Amino acid sequence: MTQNSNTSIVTQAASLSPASEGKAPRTARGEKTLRKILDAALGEFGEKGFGDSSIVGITTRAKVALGTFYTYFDSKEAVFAALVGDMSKRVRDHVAPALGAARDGLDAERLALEAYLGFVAGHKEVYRIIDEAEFVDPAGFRAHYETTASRIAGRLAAAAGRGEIGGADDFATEVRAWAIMGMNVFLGLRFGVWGNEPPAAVAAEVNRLLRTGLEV
Amino acid sequence: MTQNSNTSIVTQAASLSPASEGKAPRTARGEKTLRKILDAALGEFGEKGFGDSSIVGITTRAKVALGTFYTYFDSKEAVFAALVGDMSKRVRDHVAPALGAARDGLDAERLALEAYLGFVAGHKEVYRIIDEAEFVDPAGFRAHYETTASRIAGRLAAAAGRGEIGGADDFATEVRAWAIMGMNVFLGLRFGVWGNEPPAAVAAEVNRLLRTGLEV
DNA sequence: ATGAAAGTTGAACCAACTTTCAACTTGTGG
DNA sequence: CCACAAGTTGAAAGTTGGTTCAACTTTCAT
Repeated sequence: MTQNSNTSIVTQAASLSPASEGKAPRTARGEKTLRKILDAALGEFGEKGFGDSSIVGITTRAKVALGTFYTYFDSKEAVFAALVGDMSKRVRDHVAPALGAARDGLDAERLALEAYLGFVAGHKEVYRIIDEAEFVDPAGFRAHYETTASRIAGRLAAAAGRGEIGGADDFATEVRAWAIMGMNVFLGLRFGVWGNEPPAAVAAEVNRLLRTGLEV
Repeated sequence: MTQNSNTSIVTQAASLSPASEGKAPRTARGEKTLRKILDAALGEFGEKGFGDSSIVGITTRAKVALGTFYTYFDSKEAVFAALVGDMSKRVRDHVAPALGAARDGLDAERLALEAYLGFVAGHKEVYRIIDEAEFVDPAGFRAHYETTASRIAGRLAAAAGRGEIGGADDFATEVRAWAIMGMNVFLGLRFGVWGNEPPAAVAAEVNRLLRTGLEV
């Protein structure tokens, strides 16, 4: 409702410090308050989900007055959107460094899944935020997954270029990327959020599937 | 809130006509009204999502009075839960028959994905209902995916028994099943809901991956 | 035909939130 | 040290939408 899908470049730049349009803090004090609100919002949304969360709930957790919220955000969905962008970035920032140790393209996928599973185990709120974004912030939701799929597709293309995996046209590569991403997300839910099986064991099993398939 | 995860057999039986506990219609007239409400609710939730949907919205679509809603359901989340069960069943009922033509275990997975993609293309509301169930009806959400994963695991075990695919212990089988399910769900979102690529092409590509993997 | 059970109606009630705003406090540059 | 911008406050207004209920209508078994 209070969303703005236009204003591309400006919004993009402003979202580096995640607050609503023209509401960025201008002093150190403001910066600190914004962080408190953002952290509180993550806690609130993570525990109750978007629907059962309230702005009073957020400001109470943040120990600031109700009105202060509106100094930094236009609405409930605006904080949520800011959080989606933030979590999306955090996941990437946690997975990316792990890829350095990869022996080859498929090993990178194993390490990516392993790192991802470790991350969600320690941050179960990711699912509450990113999954719920499908309804609260569709644009952010889509951006997150399209970005992620592109990264995977890029890695697959590189591996194909090195002759490690079978080549594929753009369509096949995109199918493979979305398949891998879907696997990862669901395995994260099952073995990271609901269960706590060792990431390495899950990732190893998946990697066998990815390398040689199931056929005998 | 008004959920009942106990009362197993009774609830199970009652949910054949999906209405809240002790609110099943007793005449043909009531049956018809319940159907109208259910259909209207699917339309409303499918278009607006749970949060932006209202009971007035549902009853208006159904062309019944506001109060009539409460003859059949205890609350907004109760209709939603009923819808989750219904959609879950519809998906299974659409996919199951397609498996009959399978030449082997992995061919069954290909046909399952193909049928699933076809279904979601024609019923894009499935994602709005089942995905949002993660927040509105967590028990229903979990039940849906655990049931689906079990079915896939069962097929894999059977295929392994016939020596078509490599054997695996329970853990590996569950990992494989959740991996396949996750792939399917995300491919459905990307190529069934957001795009409309031919199901057969997507399913064929995935099947190559499943059979022989990506390694050259 | 009739009366009791089932179903229908919508105005009214109410709880819960979001959002606004004018007064007040804090911090800082000149 | 002071003036002004930035930030904070919370009461109150305003809105929305879920839920209740007592009166009314329809159905159908006897």
